[in-house]
Parts: sequence; C-alpha cells; structure tokens
Amino acid sequence: MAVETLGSRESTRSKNMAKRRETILREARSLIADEGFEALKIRDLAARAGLTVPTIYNLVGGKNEILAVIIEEMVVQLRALQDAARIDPVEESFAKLIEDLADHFATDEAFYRAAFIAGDRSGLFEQSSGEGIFAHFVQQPIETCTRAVEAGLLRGQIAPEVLGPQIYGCYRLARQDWANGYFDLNGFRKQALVGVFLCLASDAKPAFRERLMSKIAGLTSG
Amino acid sequence: MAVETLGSRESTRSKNMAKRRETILREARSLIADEGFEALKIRDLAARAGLTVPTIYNLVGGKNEILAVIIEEMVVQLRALQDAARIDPVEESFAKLIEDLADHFATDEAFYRAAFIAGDRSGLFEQSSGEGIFAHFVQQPIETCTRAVEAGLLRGQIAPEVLGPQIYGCYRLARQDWANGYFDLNGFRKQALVGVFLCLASDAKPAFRERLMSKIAGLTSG
DNA sequence: CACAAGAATTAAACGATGTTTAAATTTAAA
DNA sequence: TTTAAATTTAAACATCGTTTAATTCTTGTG
Repeated sequence: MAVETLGSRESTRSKNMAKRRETILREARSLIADEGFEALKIRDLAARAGLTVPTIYNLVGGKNEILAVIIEEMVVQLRALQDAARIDPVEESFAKLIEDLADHFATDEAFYRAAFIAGDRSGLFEQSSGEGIFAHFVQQPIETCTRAVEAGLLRGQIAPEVLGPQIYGCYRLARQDWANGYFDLNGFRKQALVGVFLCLASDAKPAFRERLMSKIAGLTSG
Repeated sequence: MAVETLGSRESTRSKNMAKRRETILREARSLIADEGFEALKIRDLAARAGLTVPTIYNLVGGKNEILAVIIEEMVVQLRALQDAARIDPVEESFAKLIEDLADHFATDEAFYRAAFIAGDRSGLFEQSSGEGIFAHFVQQPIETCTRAVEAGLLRGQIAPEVLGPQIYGCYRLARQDWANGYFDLNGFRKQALVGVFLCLASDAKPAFRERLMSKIAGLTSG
C-alpha cells in the first residue's frame, strides 16, 4: 500500500501526502467534535480539507478507518495518563487518574465526548492495541487494590480481582454518563471519585474507611 | 392523525389497520433481534410484513417512531418488574429485581440486547414517559436505602441520595455490559448483584456487612 | 532537457437506504 | 349504487458511503 510508505522518503510527493493526511484527520476531529461521528460526512470532510472524496479513501480510508486512527491515538494518550497515576497513597492514585483524565478531556471536550460515544459504539476500544483497552485498563485498579491490602488499608475480604473491576466500572460509567451529556466534567470527577471511594470503603479497615468517608462527605456536600 | 383513532371503532378498516400495525411491530422486533436496530431496513420490514413501505410510515412511522414504540412498551414492562420488587429484606429486594430482569430478558435475549443498545444510543430511555426512565428508576434504590437506614442495617453515614444512584449505576453498567456482549445473563446477574452488595457494604453496620460479605463470597467463588 | 512509467488525484457513477409524492384502490356512508 | 374520504401502492427523491476509470502530476531515466 502506498499509505504505508508515507514520509518514508523525503520526496515532495511523500511530504505532501503526509501533510494532506494530517489535514484530513485534523478536519475529521473538528467535524466529529461539532456533531459526532455519525454526522461526519465524507463529502463534507473532503470539502473542508480542500480535497476530493477518493483522496480521503487513498490517504486514510473510509469512515471506519478514520475512526480507528483517531481512537488509536486516543488510547495511546489514555495509557500515558494511566501510567502517570501509579503513585501512593492508594486513594490519591485513583484521584490523580480521574483528575488527569478530566483535565485531558477538558482540552477539547466536544471532541472527546463524541469520540468516546463513537468508540463505545464501534467496539473499537475492545479491539484496540491487540488485547483490548478494557483488559489493560482494569489491571491498574486490581494492582492498586492488592497494594492496599498489603499496606493494611483494605481487609482483603474481597479479592482484588473482584474489587478492581468494580472500581474500573465506576470510572467507566461516569465517563459514559459524561459523554452522553448527563453531567459535565465536574460531574464526571465527582461521580467517578465517589464511586471509587465507595467501592474501597466496602472492604476498608476502620481508619482507612474514615478517611474515605470524609472524602466522600467533602465531595457530596459541595 | 388517522393512527390515533386506530380501533376506536370496530369497523373493518380499523380492525385491519390495527392488525397490520401489530404485524409490523412484531416483525420489527424479530428483525431487530436478528441483527440490531441499525440493521433494520424498512424495505425488509415491509416485505416480511407483507406490506409496502409507505404503509409502514402510515401505520407506525419511520425508524425512529418504530423504535420509540418498541422502547415505550419495554419501559412499561420494566416498571412493572420494579414495582413487583418492593419487598423485605433489603438485599432480597435488589436480588429479586435483578433476578426478575434477567428472567425477563431471557424470554427473548437477542431482542432485549438489541433494544437496550438502540435505546441507549437514541437517548429514548431518558425521554420516555415524560421525565425519563432514569429519574424514575433511581427512586427505588434511594427509597430502599432509606428503609435500610431506618431498619438499622445501614449506618446512614452516606446519604441515600448518594448511595441510591451508585446502586442504580451498578445495575445499569451490568446491563450495558451484558447488552454489549461482554458476558451472558448469568454474568449480568453476578455482576449486578456483586456491585449492589458492595455499595451496600460500604455503609453497612457490622452484622449486615457480614451477611453481604457471605453473599458476595458465594457469588464470586462459583 | 524531454519523456516514459508509475502513483496520486479527480469526476462521475453505483448501490443502498430512509423518506415522500401522487395515483390507484378500497372502504364506509348517503 | 354512488360518492367522498382514507388507505395502500408504485415510483421517485435525496443522501450517503464507496468504487471505477480517466486525468494529472511527480519521479527517475535516456
């Protein structure tokens, strides 16, 4: 395929193609942010990019390929955020991830909302990067719960393999509800954090439980 | 509209129209169960129902109207199930609702999966019956939590207005994951129940907490 | 520098789908 | 039986994703 060799040599042609491809993806992100992926029309995209329809098919692909490229870029960014959140103490680890995610989404809220909706619907998140973003992202809460048991914060009465996915579910549901417009990014922060802290509280030893309760109280009073 | 007077008189015409309308909706449900709402083609539906395309528009409407009718029927059924689950003790109330839902979905699993996916995507659940199914369905866990506090099962350290939506979220996420094919109906039962019991445990008094823990252990060991 | 080969771009069309229009048909009442 | 209204129908319309075949342009070569 010609596309695979984009930019491999610094020929005029390759550079122009790479530049056009970036233009296509940039305008696609903009259009998706405006009205969602379903409303993205290839003809509109071609007009906005100053190209014709078959050029888009040549340089990127059809609607599904465009979405796949955009989702893949997003997944890479999300993984970086998660990797940056492996810190102590336990509850700060979850709080930092949620805060980082919210800040990241805030840089282009309309786009990320539309992208998550499209990604969820297409099943692309689960196919992304080999084994699925779900399987990858759920590992961190499991590991963090294991650390919390070792640190004497959790009782360990509930296996980390049970508690971890529940915690990940709290974040996931909050993200979906934000993407679907049920609340804004502050609602996302609050909903995700309260859910995570509640899950932790269910297996927390008394002292840690009190810490979580005061955090929940602070989140739900204001 | 002619449709509104369907069956208002027992004329031959009215009866035939009502019968055809039912045929359309029955075949629509069948086609949706086969391949999902997005794959439902009006021409296919017309052929299956032994009618032509504009007749469907006359008797029911376009794709969105068809979906709206089907979703509305589903919401009525779901409300009936929820109303039937207002029982004691507290954890049995949630368990009965989840069990009833799973049994209900099992009667036509392919259809309900497709209907939930379509309903979630269209936002029809939130528009359904005036104030939205979400706002209605979240009331029961809130009330049940309030009763649990009064009964001395929960500490009340977390407001029922906070705990109730979290519990409803557990059921909602399990339903979505089932609809999206991440697990089967048994997985739905288990995921929903474990989530609900975890939420309750976060605010449970010791004796109730132990009851919940043994239930969770029974669910996650098998 | 001119030219031939190959690649990228374009105009146009194809196929599918939701929806609507206008004519034909059927029904209920006078 | 006839007439007026309503229903059903065949056909077309509009839009969209996608593909084909011809045109234009770039690159390497004689």
